[in-house]
Amino acid sequence: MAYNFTAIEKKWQSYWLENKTFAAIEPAEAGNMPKAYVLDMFPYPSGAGLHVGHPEGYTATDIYSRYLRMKGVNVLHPMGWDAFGLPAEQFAIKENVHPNLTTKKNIGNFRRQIQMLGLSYDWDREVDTTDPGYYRWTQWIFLQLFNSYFNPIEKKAMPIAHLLQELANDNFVVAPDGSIHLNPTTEGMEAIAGQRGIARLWRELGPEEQRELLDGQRLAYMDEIAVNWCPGLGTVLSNEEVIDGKSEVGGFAVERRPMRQWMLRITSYADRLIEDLAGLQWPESLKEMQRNWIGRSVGAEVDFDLANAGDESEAITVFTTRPDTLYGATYMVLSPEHPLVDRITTDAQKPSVAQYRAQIAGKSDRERLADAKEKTGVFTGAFAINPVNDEPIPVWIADYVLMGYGTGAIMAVPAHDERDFEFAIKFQLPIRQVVSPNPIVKGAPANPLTPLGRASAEPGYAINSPMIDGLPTEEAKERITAELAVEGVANKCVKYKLRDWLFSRQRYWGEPFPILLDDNGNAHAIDESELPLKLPEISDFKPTGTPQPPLSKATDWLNVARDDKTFTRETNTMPQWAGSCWYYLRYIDPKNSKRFVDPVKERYWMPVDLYVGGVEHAVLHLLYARFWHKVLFDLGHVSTPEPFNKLVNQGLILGEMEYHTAQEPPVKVTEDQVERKGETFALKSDPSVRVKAECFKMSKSRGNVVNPDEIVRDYGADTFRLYEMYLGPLEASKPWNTRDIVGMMRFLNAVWRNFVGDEESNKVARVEVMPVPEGLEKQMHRTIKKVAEDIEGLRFNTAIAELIKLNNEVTGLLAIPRELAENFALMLAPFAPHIAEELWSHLGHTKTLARRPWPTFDPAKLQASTMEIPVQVNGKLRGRITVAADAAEEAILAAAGADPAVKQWTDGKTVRKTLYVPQKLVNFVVG
RNA sequence: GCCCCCGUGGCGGAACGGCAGACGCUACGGACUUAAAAUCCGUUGACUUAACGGUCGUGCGGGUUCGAUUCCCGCCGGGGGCACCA
Repeated sequence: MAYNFTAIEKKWQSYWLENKTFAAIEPAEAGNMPKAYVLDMFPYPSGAGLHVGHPEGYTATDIYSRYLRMKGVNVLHPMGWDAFGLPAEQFAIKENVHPNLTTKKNIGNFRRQIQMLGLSYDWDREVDTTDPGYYRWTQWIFLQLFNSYFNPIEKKAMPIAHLLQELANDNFVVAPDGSIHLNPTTEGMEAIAGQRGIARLWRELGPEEQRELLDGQRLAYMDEIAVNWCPGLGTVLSNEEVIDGKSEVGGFAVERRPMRQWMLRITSYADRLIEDLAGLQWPESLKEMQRNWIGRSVGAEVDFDLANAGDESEAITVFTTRPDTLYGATYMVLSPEHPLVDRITTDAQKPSVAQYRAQIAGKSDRERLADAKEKTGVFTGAFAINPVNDEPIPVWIADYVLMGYGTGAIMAVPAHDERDFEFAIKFQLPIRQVVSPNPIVKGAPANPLTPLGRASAEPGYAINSPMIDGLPTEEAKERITAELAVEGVANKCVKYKLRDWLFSRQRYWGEPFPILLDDNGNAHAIDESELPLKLPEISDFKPTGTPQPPLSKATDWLNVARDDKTFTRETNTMPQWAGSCWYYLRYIDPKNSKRFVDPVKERYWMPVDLYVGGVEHAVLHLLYARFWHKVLFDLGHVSTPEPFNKLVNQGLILGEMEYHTAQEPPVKVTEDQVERKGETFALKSDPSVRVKAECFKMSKSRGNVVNPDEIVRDYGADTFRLYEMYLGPLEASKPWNTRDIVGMMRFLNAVWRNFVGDEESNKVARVEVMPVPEGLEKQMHRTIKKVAEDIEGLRFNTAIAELIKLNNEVTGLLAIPRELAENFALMLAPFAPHIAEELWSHLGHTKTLARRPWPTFDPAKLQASTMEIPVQVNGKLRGRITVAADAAEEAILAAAGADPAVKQWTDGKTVRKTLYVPQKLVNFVVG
């Protein structure tokens, strides 16, 4: 071992901690230093410890942060723990230890592992989402949500008190569906009428209606909805946590059941969450995932009156993105859960409808999707009137229509919708083509009806549609919607796939809601001064096996008397995402006991300039956090509409490449038993046996997990950091290969020998004050330029290659110019900080290099006195010439033409064209 | 099915439309060593040639260009996301 990395790394890690080397400078003291907020996605401190995937992102942001500090930037680079959550609770139940204890222990282990990597965090800013001093503010933000509503005119969150005032002043009116609207003056009340009645003023409502209206407008509200209930885990789960009808954790059965749960009104922000993506420097694919998740579609709601309704005219409202195909609607489908089903089903159809609904009821959404191969459904016996041609069409129910999207009812256009087509074929319903791919010529006969063929869902030109014949799809949509709107049977509208966020869990290990429930189950916020509402220390935190959360067993915590009334505390807890929705704000001011973040500090540091983390949070954490941030922004608590300006997803580090034979059953073989045979691999011993090479995700069950502790013990943190960064581009997924680590180990050993010496042979490197020789000087300036550019572009693999190259050039020199040695140590520092600090101190410096200025390069020095120019003939390389760096174009062309290797290819031919790309190449086109 | 990304040596990967394979690993040869490890030096895309050299080569087929790994069109293969969303 040429250098003792264990001792060196320990020494500098202690130095950095003791001297608080990486403390961010508070805004008041920062003067006019530029700032950078460089953030990692904080980990969930699991019992398994750090995975090699964690250090990849952490090292990347660390290199970037260390570089920026050397460029004179005030850097905020913090780390913390997302420590509430199911795994800690599961473990606690299994081992019968309190989750508080296991969490503390796991955090300790994670902190140790992260510190052993020499990451330059400001440890005075560490946050822990399970600390009451932290979750006090998570609860406070929840209260902001609870005490706010979404103002539909301003399109932003505002205090609920403001709504009350607007209502009291008659500025808003209330539609029958409970939505609020700008007062259109008394005559216009009909315009915002719904199916039952017209809009009303606040004072026309009774006290209970008033309370319901207010509670129904809050951004955090309670609602009775069908949820994924998992008896085995004793909690509801989000759709993402359920796979094939079973819980992702533990594989317990999950059932649908209606429960009253806390919801957050994220759907109000759907438009802004889409619009504001445009200004963010995020991967395009990730923006696309968020857009898909929100799923905005523009279309129209159209009312279909029921035939034979006779007395009360009742209508079925459908949502469609293709109102231009109304003439092709030959039947309708309601979701089996649609409230109208009971009322419209004829007596004759009641048994089959009831049977079908029973069959559907037990299935989760996911099961319904899984069974989607074959269309199912039953006829209700009812008919509706197509408003464009007054044709009666049959009304069916089918599970391919979901109650949760649109209006839970569709008009079926089998000619132009694949699902409707399949359904129509199965139940022999008519199919009518109403869109043609080609414009129709005036006077030409109309296209015949298609018998049983499906046309296309693609836009085209309307046919068989008197109101809009010949119009291209976009125009046809506009026209028909406008015409029907005049008759009051259609209106343009926008729908989203995004659902409101189910925000409560029946778990112990989460933030308690700062909410009291009265005898009627209505929610009342506790006062801010009572925060934090601490999680009670109970000994029995196991799930109850019923929807009763474990906290309901905390009897002396549960009941509260206020103003002569008794209340019960909300016993659900918040989901794991709550704490991670705002942690980046707490880092800015982690010890503030008066506010969640000081506004002056917030304005200085926000937004986050670089956020690095895994793509698995694309539509969960990153969407939730943006939502909370926008609410806080609307309420004036933060200064930016978006939290994370630039975001990068680090790629997955896969397990080592595995080879196995292509036969059944596959037999594992090692790399050296294999050789390439044409396009594929084969066994060396038996070339007829084909071999497949694959890499897999690291997993315990596959046994290919790499433990960072062992790598650091065997090779050192600097080598580990270099290795992970050298693996390939940050964003790419790439396989781990322990064999390759020695390359980085050799590099650092060579650096040590070159700049310090070889302790075993008592050779001391001679670092002398002397001019840098010309060739070396050019490489040095090149390296300074390239490494800086590469760090700024997060291309660490090529930056390291350039450092290796410079070190290779130094190898074998009898004496090393001091200027080069110092520059090298500074440039190496972001990547391999421990050895760099050690080199720096060997060069006679007594303090850390963490804030020494980054070396500057001289563009003039990038040029040596001569340069080599490749010469092509007809685009093929035929020779090279060496010319003076300042040679004129004519001289270069003359030299190129005279080069013997080139002459061979041009002699006897006419040079038709001569191209010279300055400093780059010469190309003669001959013919 | 729809959307996005990617195909370069034995491996990981480099290359503003301008010398394909930087840099690292592996393998091979050599030096040092009693020996091994470590270290150092050299070779390492394929075919061809005694050699100088030549030909081919960035998944496949075409196009644009003096010149294409890079830009365009069409396939094939791999990965990821969404998926009865009306």
